Amino acid sequence: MSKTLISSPVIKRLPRYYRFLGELEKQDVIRISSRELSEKMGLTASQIRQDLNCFGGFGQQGYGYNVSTLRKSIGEILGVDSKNKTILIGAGNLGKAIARHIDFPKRGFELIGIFDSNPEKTGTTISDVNVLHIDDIQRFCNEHNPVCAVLCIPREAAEDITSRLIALGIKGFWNFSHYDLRIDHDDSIVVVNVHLTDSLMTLSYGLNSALNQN
Amino acid sequence: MSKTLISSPVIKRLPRYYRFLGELEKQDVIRISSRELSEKMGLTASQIRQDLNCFGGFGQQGYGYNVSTLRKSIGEILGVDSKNKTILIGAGNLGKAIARHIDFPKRGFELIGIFDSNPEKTGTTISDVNVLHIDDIQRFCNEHNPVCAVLCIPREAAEDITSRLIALGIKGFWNFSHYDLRIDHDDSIVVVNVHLTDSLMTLSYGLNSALNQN
DNA sequence: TAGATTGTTAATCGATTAACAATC
DNA sequence: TAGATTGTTAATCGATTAACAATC
Repeated sequence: MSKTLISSPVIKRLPRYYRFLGELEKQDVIRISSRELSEKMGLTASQIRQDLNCFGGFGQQGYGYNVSTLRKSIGEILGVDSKNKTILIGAGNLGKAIARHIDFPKRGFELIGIFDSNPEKTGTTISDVNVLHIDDIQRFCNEHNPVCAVLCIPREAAEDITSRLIALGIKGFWNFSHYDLRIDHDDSIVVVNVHLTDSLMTLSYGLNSALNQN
Repeated sequence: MSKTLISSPVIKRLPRYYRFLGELEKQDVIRISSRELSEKMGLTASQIRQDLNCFGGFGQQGYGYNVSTLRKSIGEILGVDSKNKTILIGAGNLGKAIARHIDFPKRGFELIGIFDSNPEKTGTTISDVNVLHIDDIQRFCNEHNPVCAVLCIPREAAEDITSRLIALGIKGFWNFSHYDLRIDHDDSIVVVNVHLTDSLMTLSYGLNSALNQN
């Protein structure tokens, strides 16, 4: 399968397109031009056309883009119809909230197990997913072959757990631990680091700049 | 106060520097050169020197950077010692987890109130912060003058709440709602959108690309 | 057809990297 | 001092924007 590599700024914008097109679809908008969409989204029409053309010609000259067709196409590109089997590690505050709050199936994931090192949590259920002890993870992975893991564990545990999970066949990591997961020299492993704390600190910077502006 | 505007890629890297320098400090590393740090962080020495020099000359020729001095300086730039009064709106799964999981004081924030529209939640406490009814927010803001708000509310509520909060003097928004908060034409308001779902979808894209690579 | 709007090439802008003189 | 490494300028690279011919 020869595909041109898409740049990361483009990929990061795709979910946003998907979201805005979903809104438009809800409002029964049938067609939209790159210019109209650019005004709604606060970017340039040029950029939208460039971005979309990375994946093919979704539009039609003189007409624009069909909202629901385009949304569907972007959804396919993002793989929202996949059912990537996913496990979540760490049933603390954040882990529980992610398990409950995120609509995994809608984004191409299927949450099939939650793991924690605290035996007291074992046996419970979080949004209908069983919480198992971390020691069961090898057996579980051999049996169910998950491809993706959500890491909601402390920094100290992250490095160790990650290498175990890679050995067990995990290919994708959604990392919330306060640790920079980096897998060099292996294109088959994909990592998205979230770093809520970093995000909060950029807000701190901006807020202090804004407050001290005058 | 004349300050050159720092570009957003630089600002987004600052918390990461801060984190790595913290690790080094823990390991009792006294000094580090831009080259050594670049290897640890997976970026170029040039970039590190460029980034740091946006804020002043923290290094010393022939020596490098003093780890703990540099960390402290970056912390000051990021405003980690501020005590920006902050409220959190929406005591659902995510709101509760954020309130419990994030160490606000360590990042320059002080969480002073949590608000929810559900009367059943009113009167409870989440990590020692009172949960109040959303109708109390005006009184509360007038009394305590918070400057920052964390939004953990559904998309439908976001737009309305935001404009109310702006009217009540909120200057910074950490937005977790599935809605793109954009404040145009007002530099005094700062927004950081988190969009966990978008993040998950970029993982979906990467994962599907990786899995279909061969 | 004429008008609108895309797809795509070319120009610009900004961010990253390289190079090196200054200096500890 | 000599060696190391910064601060900073210049070169490169990539991403965004502008322009316009193609075409619905």
